[in-house]
Amino acid sequence: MPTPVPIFALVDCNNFYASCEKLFNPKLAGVPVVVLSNNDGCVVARSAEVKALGIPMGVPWFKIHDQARQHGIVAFSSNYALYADMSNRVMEVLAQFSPDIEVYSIDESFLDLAGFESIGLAEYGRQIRERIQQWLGLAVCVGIARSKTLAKLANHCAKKNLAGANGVCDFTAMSAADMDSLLDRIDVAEVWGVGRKLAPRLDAMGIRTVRALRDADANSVRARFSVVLERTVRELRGTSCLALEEVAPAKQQIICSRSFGQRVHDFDDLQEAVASYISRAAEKLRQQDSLAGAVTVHIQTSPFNLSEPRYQKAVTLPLPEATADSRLLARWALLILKQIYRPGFAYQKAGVMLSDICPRRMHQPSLFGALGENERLMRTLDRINSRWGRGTLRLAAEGMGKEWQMKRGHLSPGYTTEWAGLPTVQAR
DNA sequence: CTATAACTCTCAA
DNA sequence: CTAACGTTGAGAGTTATAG
Repeated sequence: MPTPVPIFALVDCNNFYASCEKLFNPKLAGVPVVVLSNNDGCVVARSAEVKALGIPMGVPWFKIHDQARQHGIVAFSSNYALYADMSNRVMEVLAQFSPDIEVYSIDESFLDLAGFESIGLAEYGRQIRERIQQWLGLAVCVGIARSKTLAKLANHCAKKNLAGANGVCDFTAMSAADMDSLLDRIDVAEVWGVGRKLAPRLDAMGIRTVRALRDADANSVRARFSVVLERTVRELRGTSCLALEEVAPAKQQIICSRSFGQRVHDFDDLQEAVASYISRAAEKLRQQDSLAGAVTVHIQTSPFNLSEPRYQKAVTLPLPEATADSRLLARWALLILKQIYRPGFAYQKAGVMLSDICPRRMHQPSLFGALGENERLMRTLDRINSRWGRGTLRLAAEGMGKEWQMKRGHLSPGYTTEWAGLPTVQAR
């Protein structure tokens, strides 16, 4: 249970994906490394060397290919299994430092540090940092403050080495005057919750720094923007409005969508993709012990290719009865696909969504009993796939997936997740 | 007209 | 040789629709 007056620490791994790749290959020390999104599409992580070259986050890989070659940048496809495994290890270590921890994303967590003041919060932060470095070889930064939004900002300062942070920044120990001058120097766009759209609007009103937003009139912020931004203002003043969420609530919707490795034209290939995605989504659904009451299928051509005919369509089907059975969900999904498929287009992406989700135990079975749902079969399916790897046991409709599967031309070995990925020792 | 549903926009990692 | 541009989830706000 979080303490009544919490002190938040935000611990965030530096360049997480890129650092994971470097970890298992000493030759990459000092080498610029990028990690690419699914399909080797965009740059989603950059090592410090790449950031120094001025390569922006999110840029399509093909656009910087030449530049990358010039600078000897090494690119990796996303190796999600590796990052998830390293993430789990990081979170296990972090959990040793506080009974109250919220895993916020794959590379960051909020910790409640109330009660550790006697050690010195900054000192405690340094211990966290050192232990993760020593045990896992990963660099993290720690931001400490009285609200989540401020802890995020403190983390930003730690990363940018503002206020002599050196990896740890504790706002709770800073004087009001020092805070003022620090927040004066930080762009309002750095604030958690201020994104692409909000930043220019704030700028137009003369709110350009974090300090200006903090000192803005909360009521007029609410009137002109939203309750969300008003909450941000209060958080910036040190009033905690966002609580630590230790247990992740069950998802209200579950999505699985992916771009294809190559354009897809045939219904059959699309069908394989949709069946695979629905399988994956159903697996997630069963993991949280829920049922879905509606299925959406979405297909689209590339939004970037202006010369080809464009088409996109999504249809949602409310189910006669909520279910978590892959076979039933696949049947509904393929029914939708048949309805929305138009021949003659170069499809770039497909996706499925499960919604109208409810806990299995709250579900009222229909009068005539579940229509073909086989809970035991699904449990067996999940057990086999978790033991032998995802996709070991599949629906027939999923096919072998050659045409549409995503490109991963720069995949690193599964260092921590597969025996074959272990680095070998050369005899000499 | 109101209450709700459906959809759109924004943000984040 | 050319073309090539991520995924998932939440929540607020707005618009459409039913009664």
